[in-house]
Amino acid sequence: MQRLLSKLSITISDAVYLKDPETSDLGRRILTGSIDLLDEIGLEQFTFRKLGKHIGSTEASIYRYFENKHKLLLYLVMWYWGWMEYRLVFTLANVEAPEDRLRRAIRLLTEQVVEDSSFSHINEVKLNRIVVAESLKAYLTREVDADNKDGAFAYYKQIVGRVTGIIHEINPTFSYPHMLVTTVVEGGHLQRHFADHLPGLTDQQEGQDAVVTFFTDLTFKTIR
Amino acid sequence: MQRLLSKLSITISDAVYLKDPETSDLGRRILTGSIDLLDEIGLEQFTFRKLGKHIGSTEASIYRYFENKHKLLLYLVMWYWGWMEYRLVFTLANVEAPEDRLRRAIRLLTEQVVEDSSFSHINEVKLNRIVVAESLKAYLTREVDADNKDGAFAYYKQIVGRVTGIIHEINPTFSYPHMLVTTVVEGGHLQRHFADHLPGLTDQQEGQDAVVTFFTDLTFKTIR
DNA sequence: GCGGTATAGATAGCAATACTATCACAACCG
DNA sequence: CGGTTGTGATAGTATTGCTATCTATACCGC
Repeated sequence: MQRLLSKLSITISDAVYLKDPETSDLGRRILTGSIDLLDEIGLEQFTFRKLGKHIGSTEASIYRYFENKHKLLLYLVMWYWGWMEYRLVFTLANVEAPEDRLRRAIRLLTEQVVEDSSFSHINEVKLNRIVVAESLKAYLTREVDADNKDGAFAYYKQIVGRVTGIIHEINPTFSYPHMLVTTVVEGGHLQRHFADHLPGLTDQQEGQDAVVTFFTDLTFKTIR
Repeated sequence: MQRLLSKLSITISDAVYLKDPETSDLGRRILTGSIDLLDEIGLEQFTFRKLGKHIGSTEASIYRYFENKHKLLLYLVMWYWGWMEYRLVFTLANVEAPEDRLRRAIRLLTEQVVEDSSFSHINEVKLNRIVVAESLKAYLTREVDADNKDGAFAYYKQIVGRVTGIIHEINPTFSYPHMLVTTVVEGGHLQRHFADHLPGLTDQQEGQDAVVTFFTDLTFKTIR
């Protein structure tokens, strides 16, 4: 898997950047550095000036790659879901029974990323934390419709499409597969956030991963 | 219900404001005006300067009531959940069967607010839209822990507590009631947002309210 | 090696945002 | 009538968000 993934390339809609950050050293430093910094200080405190300082470059240079921090966030989130789609495909490869496929998909989508596959300049562990904490802010703005037209949510939609397909195999009469999948994905993120900050709103047992268990159980019961 | 509600008073933790906006004419104009303006332009574009202009006052005067727009948002969200808790209590009054109680609670929490009860200067229809579109941003910041200590999520937690109580009555062995309730509440908001902006991620039928149906069904199946 | 082009660093600047401070005025309160 | 409180008016500072200009460098084709 490491081997295969090391060859992957995730295509990001060119509407979210001004200059493709994958094509230059500075661009890649912007990606790596923004992931570090976003993970460290959060989107609200994050500025291009700070990022410039962090990677030993300047604000103006970063603006040559991204219009603003919102677009940069879109880039990272889109990359994340592109990466997730690869992982999903590998996770489901050669697994025949739709129940097994669904179980694996839910685990992949709701568990925490704990290992950096280090095949690229992107740290996936940090990026996963960023997606949990910030990605909803990319959906909840006045620009959603424009960003959507720009294809910023393409990978996300494709993942949702893949999983709804499995659900359809298991129960073709179930009426709300899209709602279920997005509820599981975003609910999973939210529960991880609550577990860290508002534990009174979750049910965390020690040891086992309650989030994965809960959403797996919820999904199978709901589609019956 | 209108009558009873007209007498309600929702207590907001004094940590979220500098001066209680309910105690003055300007304060109430700030609340009414901020709801109008947030609904109109969204949190990102919203500034105290614009709000000042909108209500015929000044930036400096508004800063006497709220430290910043984040605190103002916390105030509004807290008020919303305080109001919701009243509604929940009335909705469940004299309803005995826990299944009925749960069904009513889920409907209340996931349906859209369509009527302004107009017992106060707060427009609940607009406030509901603001909560759907912006409230997660109040949870997803680096200040969550501090805000939580300040009691900003007290009503929210109490509502979650009431509904988990009902679930416990129905099935005392169910292990994840908090997760389920928060997933339903926030999932409901998200689905409403998706329905408006990313319809490919939902399953909207014409006519009936798919969101309420979906989450009601999901809940009852999950707790069995 | 030479001239052209692309890239990035350095610097400056401007408008908007996020706040704070000061002062003056009016209301109201005892 | 004098003191307090609340608000408006104005100004000012620091930071943010973003653009423009200039220079140095590297590399690319010839």
